[in-house]
Amino acid sequence: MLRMSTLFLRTLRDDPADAEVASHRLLVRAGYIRRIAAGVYSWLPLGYITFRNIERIVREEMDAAGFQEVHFPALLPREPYEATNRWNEYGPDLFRLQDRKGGDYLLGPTHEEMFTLMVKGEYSSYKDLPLALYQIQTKYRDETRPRSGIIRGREFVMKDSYSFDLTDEGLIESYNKHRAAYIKTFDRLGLKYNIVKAVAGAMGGSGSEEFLAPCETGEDTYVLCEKCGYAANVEAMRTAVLPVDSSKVAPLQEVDTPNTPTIDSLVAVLNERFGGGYTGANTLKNVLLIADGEIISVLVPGDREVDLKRLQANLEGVQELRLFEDADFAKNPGLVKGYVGPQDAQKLGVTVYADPRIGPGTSWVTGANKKDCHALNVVNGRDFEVTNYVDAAEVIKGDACPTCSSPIIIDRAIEIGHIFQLGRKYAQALDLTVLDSDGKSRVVTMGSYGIGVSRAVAAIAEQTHDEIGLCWPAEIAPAHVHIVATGKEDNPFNVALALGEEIEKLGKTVMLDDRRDASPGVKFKDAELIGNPIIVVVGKSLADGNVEVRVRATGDRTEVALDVAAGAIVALLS
RNA sequence: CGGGGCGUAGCGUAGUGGCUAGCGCGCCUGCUUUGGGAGCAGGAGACCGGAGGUUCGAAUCCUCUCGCCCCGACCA
Repeated sequence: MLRMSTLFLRTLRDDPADAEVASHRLLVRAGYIRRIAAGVYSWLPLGYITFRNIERIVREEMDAAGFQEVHFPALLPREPYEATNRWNEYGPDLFRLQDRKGGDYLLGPTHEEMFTLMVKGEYSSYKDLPLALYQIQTKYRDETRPRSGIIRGREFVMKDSYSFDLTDEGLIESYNKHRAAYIKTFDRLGLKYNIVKAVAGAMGGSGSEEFLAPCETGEDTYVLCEKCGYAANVEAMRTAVLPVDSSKVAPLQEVDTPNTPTIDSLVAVLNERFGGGYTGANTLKNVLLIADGEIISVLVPGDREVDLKRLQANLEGVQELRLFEDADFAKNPGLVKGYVGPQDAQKLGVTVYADPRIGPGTSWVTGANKKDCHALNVVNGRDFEVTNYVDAAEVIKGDACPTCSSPIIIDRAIEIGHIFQLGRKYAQALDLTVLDSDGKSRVVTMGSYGIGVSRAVAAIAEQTHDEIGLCWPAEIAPAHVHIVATGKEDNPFNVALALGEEIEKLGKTVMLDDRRDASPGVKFKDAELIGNPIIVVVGKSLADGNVEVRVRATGDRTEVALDVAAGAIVALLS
């Protein structure tokens, strides 16, 4: 039983000045966590109990799925990360340190290498596969900007697992097993979430989905179709390419359009000149960028911006991407700022990428590659060629769902889990092979799967809190029942203690506010701030042989006879 | 890394050149109080983030530096 008279806890009446988001604010105020450095937090007793509850649920579900737990050091040598080139690739996000002899070490940001090497060290036959291992470990990433308290820290706890299979089909099976285990886990954690198509990103690999917990303070933006259930990270959202019949479009015509370097100014001139009807959506925006040193042009409708994040995520193999600058225009006189069109791209040495909205046969108004001059009726396939289609335009609420064409909604969320079909990248780099039944050596294919355990504390807090405090699901809360004893006589305190013991015998955990010096108001405020699901008040109503039972989430209050209270409270929890 | 903001007691803050750095919460002692962050009285707690400088005099002005928060860039 957690007794508040001795519990190491000090709640704060005021919000901490350095906390903005609700989870951070409340976790600090309620005495769960304290900041140590930017993105680095300590867990106080209440916080650590909550953290361990989440960890326990994650572990139980991993074990139930048949995955085996191992544990690596957080402190790792350089060599394995050198072999996969991540010592370099990870860049400044990697916490690096040296030992007294000058040897390079790192604090593990993720452990693909170590798992791969561990399996390599023990197994060498196809008969040993499939295999899935996991660990729950503190990870370190020197984020450029840690933020939102515990949501994005530089030190955090993650459950990461890895599957090892001989075949691609086996990988898909392992992936689906993890997916199912994740669904069970997040359901038990009481999180609302969407499973969303993701881009594989720097990890490489093919299939990838994110588990996103919707909440305002989330850092990830995703789209959701409420009709058919399609969900995708904005970066991964696909746009359907619709072929258009362009045979009746008039031939390309160049027109003088002085002082129209922007879409708005162009539209105004067009409407003035041709009697209205033009909008930004009729124009073609040519955004010039430098991708790994080469000039590329990205075509989007004039009424949309290029979403650089989305573009980068969908441009395969491009490491460095930046916008064209004035200096670049100066070096390329054929490209006229404000009047660029795709018509002469090949001649000008520009590779043309187009958002799928710029489909074959579509007709546009765009720059004529001459100052103060635009071109009408510029048709894709007739007047210019697109090298590659790439989803690059910003996604806007109401855009058509790629599967059912209904309008999509856009929402923000915290990424709480990510599952990946990694493939053979790491196994290849570290030479993890097994002998197949035909005696030939084959490279193993891997999946990697993560759950942010410490982040889940914040995500649950974000989704469940209200104006007065935290409000945990029963399995997560520091205690199932929070008993408040009030009054100055001994009796309520003795009754509260006995009731607590009775509830514990029935298998539920109890926090008891047995502080003699705190006023009732303080105890009620603290109980509400701390957020255990059931609050029981032992005090005034004891005169009628009752205690008061409150449900934290709804505020419901009922008087219950003391002799049946324990049973009634336990029943409320199931 | 760019932009913005902020460092004064455990927490929240006032104090823009001049007495002993002020207040609220919290903490300690005593008395009273006990169903919604109690009252009275007394008390402890601050090298004003750090270094250097200007000045008769610096929390306050200047320079440098360290740290923190927010937006963006970045990020399995």
